[in-house]
Amino acid sequence: MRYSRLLIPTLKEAPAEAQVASHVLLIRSGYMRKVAAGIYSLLPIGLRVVKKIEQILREELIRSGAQEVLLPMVHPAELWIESERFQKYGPELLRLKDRKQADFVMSPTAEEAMCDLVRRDVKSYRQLPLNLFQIQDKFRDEMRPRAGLMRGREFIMKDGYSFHSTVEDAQREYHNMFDAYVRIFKRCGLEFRAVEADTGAIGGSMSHEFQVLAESGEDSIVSCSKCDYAANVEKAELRRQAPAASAPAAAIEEVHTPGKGGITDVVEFLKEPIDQFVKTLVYVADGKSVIALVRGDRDVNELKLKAVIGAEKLELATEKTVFEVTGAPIGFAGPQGRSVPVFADLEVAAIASGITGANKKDYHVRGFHLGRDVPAAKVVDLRVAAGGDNCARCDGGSYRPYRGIEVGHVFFLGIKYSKPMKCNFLDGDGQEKPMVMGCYGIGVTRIAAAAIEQNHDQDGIKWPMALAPFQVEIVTAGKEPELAEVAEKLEQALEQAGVEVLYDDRDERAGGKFKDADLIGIPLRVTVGKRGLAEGKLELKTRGQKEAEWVAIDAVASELQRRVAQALGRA
RNA sequence: CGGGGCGUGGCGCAGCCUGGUAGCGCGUUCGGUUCGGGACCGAAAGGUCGGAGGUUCAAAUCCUCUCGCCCCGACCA
Repeated sequence: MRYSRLLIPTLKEAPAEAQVASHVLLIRSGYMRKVAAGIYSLLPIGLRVVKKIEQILREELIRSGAQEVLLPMVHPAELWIESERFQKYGPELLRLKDRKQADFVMSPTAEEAMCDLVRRDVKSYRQLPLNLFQIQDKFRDEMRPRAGLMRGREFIMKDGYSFHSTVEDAQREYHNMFDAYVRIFKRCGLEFRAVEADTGAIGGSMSHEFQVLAESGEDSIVSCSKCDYAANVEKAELRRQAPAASAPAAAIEEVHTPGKGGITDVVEFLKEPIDQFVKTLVYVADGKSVIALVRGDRDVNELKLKAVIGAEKLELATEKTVFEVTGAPIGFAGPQGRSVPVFADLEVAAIASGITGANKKDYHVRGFHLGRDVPAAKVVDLRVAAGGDNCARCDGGSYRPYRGIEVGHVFFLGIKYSKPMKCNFLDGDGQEKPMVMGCYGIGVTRIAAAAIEQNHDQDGIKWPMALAPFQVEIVTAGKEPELAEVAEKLEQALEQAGVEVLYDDRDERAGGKFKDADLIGIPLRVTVGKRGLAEGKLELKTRGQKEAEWVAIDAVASELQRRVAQALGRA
């Protein structure tokens, strides 16, 4: 492919709107352009990357027994009303009306549409199992789209759904898909972890996220230093070792802390270690107020709290409710003497002489002791796991913290959707039953962004071979016709050998071509220059490596072919 | 949705506080010199200053409203 014929509008300066590396580079390097917030056009090389990713997904999923279909992007509202998600999904679901004022939605996911497809044509256990996937644009009207392709509103997602006659078979397929995902992300050249995850609004009982490790990731995960347990912090279990409750060390006494509501303010003001503070948070669970206590340096894991209470809905109390419960503004709450249920984290019980709010504006208390001052408190695991915590699954291991970008998610759904959608089949015993389902998603465009987050430097992108829009770039350094001649011959030889090659034939100075080549991030670069040509050699350089090598002209094509194959793991 | 910020040629920005009719760098076009890590010289094209209303002799600049975009937070198959 000739560079001069491609639209690759690179920019010398970073666009003002972009903050994270992948966003900056995708725009600077001419891969995409913004159309509206969270909505982008893919340019030629951007689309090539997406097609590469899609192809890997297709190959691995089909190899695993899944079949590709394509459902509509616009779904009739009836389907979403059937599953009750039309009401429950919230403003993220983009709703539209047609000319007859009938309701439709732009699909953010396709459980309903897929169930609808299957229930019409699949009636017997003999037709199961079935695993159907599609690669399609999705739309989610995010409150805050950000970071380019990482969290767009319109994005490309692979979503797959499997249908089974038994739970066991659905579980088998869950593991089958899990294995396929591992192969997929390995082939994409990504460093990732499969982590246990919360099932969220989609429901179900078993779930893993595939997280690409990157500092800029939105998710926090922990991974055991010793065993293979890894989990999203939303989900991560903690060792059930109740630290011994200590005896009270001091009498409770009020201290004046004018205007120091926030935990960091009080810590700074009182000059005590943060782990001697008790954070008191008021929540409303199914309409009733509760108090949750964690150490000052910890966070409440709301999922754990919800589970302990057995609540359907849980949210932080408003300022008004906090005042009703504590008699003080936010920032001065304490659990002592309150009439609502108190749930305390294990660590809070170990504090002998803590500091917490006095339930009085501008006052805290010292000498707080949970067992003495709030005897009715339930002591449970309530906090978010953090780096350094002991592993819940093995002895001696501890958690290492990572940031992750979620690129894939597998769910065991059970009959959450098949039941309300009446996606039933006739079993061998003559009984009609809802199908047991699994669902499996991969963010296609997000993979591109994640790959860049993991593979870039100051000069630009460093694509893994499998995702690069081209595998080799040829640059001529100079205008002599013999350089172009050699370059053209090499281009032909590589194309014949099945190597994807970009030939920069532009009438530009060598420096400019090199800069663009680094920016675009093609893994292998060949420079045709008169210095080397005089000796019958070409300069071969790997993106990201400092020194170049000189290879005899005749050997270059086969050498490149070999390296590409090697990088793709097919050597 | 709460908080903060920004909208000025294609891109990055200055000008705004203290109103006087728009400027810089990059890019683009033309001519010339250059030619292996974003060259130089000379010419040129290109802007309803996000939009609407208001104040004023006069508005990019002041006021009101509105739209868009970015960041932090809350939220999230």
